Amino acid sequence: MQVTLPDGKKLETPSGSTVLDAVKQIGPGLANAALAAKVNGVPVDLSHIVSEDVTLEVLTFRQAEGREVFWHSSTHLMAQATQELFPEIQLTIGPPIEEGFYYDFEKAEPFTTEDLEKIESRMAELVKANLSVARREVSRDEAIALFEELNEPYKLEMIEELGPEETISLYEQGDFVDLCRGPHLSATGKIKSFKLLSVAGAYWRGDEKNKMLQRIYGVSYPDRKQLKEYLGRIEEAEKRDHRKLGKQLGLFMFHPFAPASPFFFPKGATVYNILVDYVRDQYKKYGYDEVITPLIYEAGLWKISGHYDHFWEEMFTIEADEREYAPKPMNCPSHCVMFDAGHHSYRDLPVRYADFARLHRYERSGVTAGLMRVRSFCQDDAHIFCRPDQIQDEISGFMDMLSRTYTMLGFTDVHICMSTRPEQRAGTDEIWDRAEETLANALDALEIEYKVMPGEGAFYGPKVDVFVNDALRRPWQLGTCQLDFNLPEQFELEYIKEDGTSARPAMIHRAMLGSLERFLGVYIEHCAGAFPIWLAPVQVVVIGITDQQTEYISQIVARLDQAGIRVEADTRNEKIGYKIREAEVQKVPYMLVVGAREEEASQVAVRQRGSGDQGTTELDDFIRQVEDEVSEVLSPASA
RNA sequence: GCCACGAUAGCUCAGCUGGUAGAGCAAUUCAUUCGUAAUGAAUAGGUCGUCGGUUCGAGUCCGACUCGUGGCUCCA
Repeated sequence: MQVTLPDGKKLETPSGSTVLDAVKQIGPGLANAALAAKVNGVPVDLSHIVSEDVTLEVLTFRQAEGREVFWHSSTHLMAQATQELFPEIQLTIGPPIEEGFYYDFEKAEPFTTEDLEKIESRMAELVKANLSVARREVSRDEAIALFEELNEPYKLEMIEELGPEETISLYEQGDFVDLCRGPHLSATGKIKSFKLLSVAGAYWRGDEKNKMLQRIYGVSYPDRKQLKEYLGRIEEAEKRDHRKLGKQLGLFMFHPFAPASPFFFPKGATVYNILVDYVRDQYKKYGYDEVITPLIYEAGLWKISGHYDHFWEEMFTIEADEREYAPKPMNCPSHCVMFDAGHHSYRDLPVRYADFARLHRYERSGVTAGLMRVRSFCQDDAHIFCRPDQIQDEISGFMDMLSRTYTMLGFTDVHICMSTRPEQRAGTDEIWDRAEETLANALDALEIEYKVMPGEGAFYGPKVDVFVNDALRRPWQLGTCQLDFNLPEQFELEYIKEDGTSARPAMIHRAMLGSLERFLGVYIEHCAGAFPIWLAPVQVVVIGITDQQTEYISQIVARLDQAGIRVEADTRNEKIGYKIREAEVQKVPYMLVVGAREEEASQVAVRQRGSGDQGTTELDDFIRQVEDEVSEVLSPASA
């Protein structure tokens, strides 16, 4: 038989030989590294028998699919060890994840740290025993009988959900048997290095109405070195934690009197305001108009907008004058009220209302996280009211602003999702059909790649969300663009058409950075607290060598200040090394070191963050250099 | 909200099986006037998250609460 490899090379193999036999023909090194393979594009075990001419792709730990197999087998190994130690538990699911694996067990008592250690050592024994892993295909009745006998109700539930056309396969290693599609490693001995990381409660099928299961997370690698590398990566990522850096750099704090609501210190507020200034600048270019709106509204508004029916549980509420009020969780109703206050000709559209109002959402305790998910925040929010024929231009205008900005910020790992109608929603299916189709068309026209997330849309409309990862590679939604035909309907918004009749405008909710709080959290982790010069709360610190330079330093500070550079002086009675260290730790982009020599020559010695002494220069030249660096980022020549 | 874990000086943390709290850094004062990532000494600083219980005695054990951290469909 003929086996075709990805590079087009062809092998001749005797009939009845396995995938592994074929891989051995390619080379012993590859045969050793092989974890599984793809035959005609379908992932299979190495023991899979080849009975016709096929294409073959070997999967090792280098391929994502190879790692999946490795981690999937690792979680089986963990399940086997766990079941041996705790025979009373029941198996549910155990998939590989982006980095590692987990398994959910039903168990009355949660696992303890000691339990994890026991499971780890049992796993090590099973690795040493090098049990071979065997696939067995069975009939539905056989599978049901087996898992009934084993008392595995979750497995029975899963078998019942499998379609009649699907092959039911079991994987066995020693006394352990699990329902699994596979493929798997050929033996437990390949899992050389692993670590169980944490235990967590997790609901069956992720639904909190279901029973809570006990989840164990772990990682594993073919060798010890890669595990060490992984643990090192996690440690590095923890150093970038925005909560840690926020404290170290004096940017923000939290207090139990305002749970999950950040307080920004002057340095944090400086960064925050520079971001707002940047967005305002973009608004000038892209034709937005800023408005200022109330924070607290009577319940009547929320009844019209639909928040009362769909969102009330997640809002803070206030009783006053024997009436119900709530601080706003979103700006859209405010803007609808403003749009509705006057007549609009088709000529006036689009109307683009931008608003930096503070928003409040009652996020359930347990879901808040640093700056990433807070109860008090503001967005670079705006609502566009436009004619149906303007929708596509408006969306592409926004996406243009967004992609330029993200490029400027250095976000490279960005992914985009389109979320469609949720179960709980306002508006008719007709309206939703139209909104989803228009949004998809706009994205397709821009040739933007995106993933569809069914059921994840806002209650008033479908949305496109832009995600960026934090230091631990967890994705967070920043930008968003939501098309909405519902709120204009609810608020009965109108504009006058050319022919004098009235029509309903479409509404686009959009935010580029999203919540500024969350954006800052992600961005701090992105730059590890070392803000680029345009955003640094302190751009320059002037450091004196002795107190003889204090007078000269105050002249320097005055000139930098005049040039609009954010500057601080450090004239404390400390050694130069100490003051430099502090400025480096605070991640100030530039230090100007000034001693008797510089004062004599009316110069400054420039030190750059991270790269050390840059030599002496005239102050005016330095000021020009900083100004150039800032404008280079904010208005790149290519734009 | 649910599961697990945590909370000790401004910060980072130590404090074994219950016997009345400790370090480094920061702060303050003094000395030092120094050339590119930590000068030295002295001083001051804590209702051990809050409330309650067990005990002769609680930072330590138990319970409740508050706040925080990780997790709660990347589907056999």
